[in-house]
Amino acid sequence: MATRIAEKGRDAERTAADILAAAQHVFAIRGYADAKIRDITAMAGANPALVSRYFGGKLKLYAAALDAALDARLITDLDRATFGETIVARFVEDRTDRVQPLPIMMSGASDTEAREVARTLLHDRIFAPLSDWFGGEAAMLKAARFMIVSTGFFAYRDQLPLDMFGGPVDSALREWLVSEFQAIVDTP
Amino acid sequence: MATRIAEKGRDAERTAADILAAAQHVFAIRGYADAKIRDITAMAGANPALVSRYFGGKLKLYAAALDAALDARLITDLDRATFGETIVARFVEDRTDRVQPLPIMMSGASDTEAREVARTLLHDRIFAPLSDWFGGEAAMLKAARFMIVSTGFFAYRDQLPLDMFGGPVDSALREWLVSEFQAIVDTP
DNA sequence: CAGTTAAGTAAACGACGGTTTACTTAACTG
DNA sequence: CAGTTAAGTAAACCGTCGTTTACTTAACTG
Repeated sequence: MATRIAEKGRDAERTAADILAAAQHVFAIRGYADAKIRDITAMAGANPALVSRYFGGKLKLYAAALDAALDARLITDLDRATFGETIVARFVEDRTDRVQPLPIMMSGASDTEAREVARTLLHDRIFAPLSDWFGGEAAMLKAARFMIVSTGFFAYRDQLPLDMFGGPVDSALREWLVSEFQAIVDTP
Repeated sequence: MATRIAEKGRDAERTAADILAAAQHVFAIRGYADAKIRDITAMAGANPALVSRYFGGKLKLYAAALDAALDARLITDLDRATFGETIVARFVEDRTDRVQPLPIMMSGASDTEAREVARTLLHDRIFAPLSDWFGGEAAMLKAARFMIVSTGFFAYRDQLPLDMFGGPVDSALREWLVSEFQAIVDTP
């Protein structure tokens, strides 16, 4: 959760990073509109005014949070033989503080301006590169399949939690997800 | 769109129905938080104050809109042999004014109170009955699979539109959806 | 240590939007 | 047609929340 460990001296860079990390969490589970600046900064142990100072406002903070979640790792280190397993491991067993980009994207749907930010980044940073990586005739369809399944999964894990998604993901569900993602790359 | 056809006399029932229909559309595509009472009533050709009078406020209007979208037709008329085709036909070729319940549900994720309303109705009116209908050992998993794919599809069709989802759904995507839903019932 | 600068804060501001209120008007009733 | 009631409206109200401002305080510099 990137909670402040010890009392820190005055460090703008560190404070901005704390705010960004808190923003990722709050945006991801509460939605853009319901994510209050005061909540985010409280979680980061910072002052609300600093959002405007360091990021230029809520919308820019959202864009920064999304951008940071979209690190370059998405496509690299992907192997076609173990695609499904790799993806699912990243989705459900990532024990780092990393916040998944897709829930943050969906969260932007609750605001007209944030939606445009999300749409653009979604296309440029996930859909297009993924489509390129799949390649071939059905590349776009494969990318769409990936997005549909991933987004549906996160929707019920993070946003509208259903009982069976809580805690450690049910093993049968996990198995299905693996085969589902693997089937995408295995499709001719 | 349930647009007012002709000038109507004063008819509270009709006005309430118009507001409800407009609410379904606006909630579905804009999200609960971004759906303004003034927008909804403008679309219905009604006065904003009537939402409080007829429905008891925005949250209650949301609950009513969701409830109305969840008609009883969900499970009835489903045949295991043609499950996939039937579902997809309902999702993408429904030319009635009917608004799909799932986008309205997802829309509730952008507000703390609306989320609870959505979660409860989602479970009681879709997940549980569907799980019952599937039956057997893996009933819950099957219901989860159905929800994941449906929700992902609507997310990109209605909320964060990607290029390939716009207009008439791409035929390859449609075909995949059919096989995906059919595979759920065909799984032992 | 005095002086300067950057970091951080508290409080106020202002817009937005759901709701309430006081009022107007259409429809019905006898 | 007079009188009553329900439907509808315009405007004001008020809480919330992002943002701005004026201020305080910590850290560094010579």
